[in-house]
This record gives sequence, structure tokens and C-alpha cells, in this order.
Amino acid sequence: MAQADTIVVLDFETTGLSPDNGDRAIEIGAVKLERGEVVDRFQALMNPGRSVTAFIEDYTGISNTMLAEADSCAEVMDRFADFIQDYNLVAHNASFDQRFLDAELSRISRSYNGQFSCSLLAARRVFQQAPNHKLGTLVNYTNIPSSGDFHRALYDSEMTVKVWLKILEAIEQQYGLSDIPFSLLQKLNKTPKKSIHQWLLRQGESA
DNA sequence: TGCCAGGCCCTCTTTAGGGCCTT
Repeated sequence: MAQADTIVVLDFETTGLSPDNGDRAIEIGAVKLERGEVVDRFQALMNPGRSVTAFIEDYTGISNTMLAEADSCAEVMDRFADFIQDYNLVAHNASFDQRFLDAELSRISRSYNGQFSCSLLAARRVFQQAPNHKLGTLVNYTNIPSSGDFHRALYDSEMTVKVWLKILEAIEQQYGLSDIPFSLLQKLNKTPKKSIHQWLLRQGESA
């Protein structure tokens, strides 16, 4: 398998786009991978202490009634901090999920030492021919079977796992890399798209 | 009152603007 490290792939559903504007997490889903195999999962709704808009209810299928019955963000995020420990983390458009993870953990004075890598940035480099790089499009593009239940945290995490493994598989097949370390995938995120082919060739030669 | 994200990436670029992604 192409992934050497244990990682946690995660996805937040939220009240909006920006924790700096007061938006909160309403659901977290995550999948733990060891050498490319799913070994654990985490899913929980959380009550942000206020109503979500009709747009968010419609977009996620998560209703205010469901959230009213859920544990608080503080309780859920405390359990989630235990779940992720210090594993490295992957998300689709990771900067978004990282902002919410940081904001919610900061509220309960918890932290983590894992680092993020982004499946969106990786897919833009590895799957340059895809029509676009939305999670759902990449699922179709890479022929991953899907029930289409996007915009729930665990489902999107599971789909992100499958896209992530397709990215690793493509790198492995095209460049002869195996047991790809997380650090290389972080560098991949920052390597200019224009030169990604040459860069990956060099990684394959020096591996 | 009125406003409301941020980072990446391309290009008709760098003294900037706009589309893509995430909810």
C-alpha cells in the first residue's frame, strides 16, 4: 500500500464558512487509516447552541431538531481530540477543516500535534484532467461507487479516504513510489502545479 | 448601520482581480 503513515481523514459540517465570523461546527466525521486500511471511525453531531439556517439544514440534511438533541460542541470535540491524538490529518480543502478544528479545540483548551495534508490540493496536481476538483466530481472521475449522500461528515470522510487512496495509487503507478511518507504528501501540496510531473519523477528516482 | 472567509492558482500579474473549493 502506498501510504506508510497512520492518518485520520476528517470532515466538518458547520453553520457557515468562517469560525472568525462566529460559525461553529455541527458535525464531525473521521476515518482512521493504518497503511491504507480503515481501522476506526468517529461520527457525532454537536449542538452549537444556536439555530442553523434553512440553507444549512437543506445543504446537510442536519436539522435544528437533530442538533437540539446532540451533545454540546465542547463534549464532542473533547472526545474527538482523544480520537485524533497526534496523528497526521487529511481533509478535502484542509484549510477549511483546520480552521474549524483549531477554533473548536481552542474553545476547550485542547490541542493536537498532527499536521494537515489536503486532498483537494493533491487532486489538483495529480488529477489535472478532472472536470473540477469538488469531492463529488473526484469520486465520479475516479470511478468510486457512491450512494450520493454527500454533505454528511462521515460520508464525506469515507469518500475523501477513497479519493486519497486513488491519488496515492496514481502516484505509485505513474512514478514508481511506494510507502509514500506523509511529509512527501505535504510537499506535494506546496509544489507548483506546473512542475509537479518533473517533481514527482525526481521523487521516484531518488526513492 | 452594514458588513460578512481564506488560501490557492491562473492571468489580460506582482501597484490585481477573479474563479475554485470548503459550509
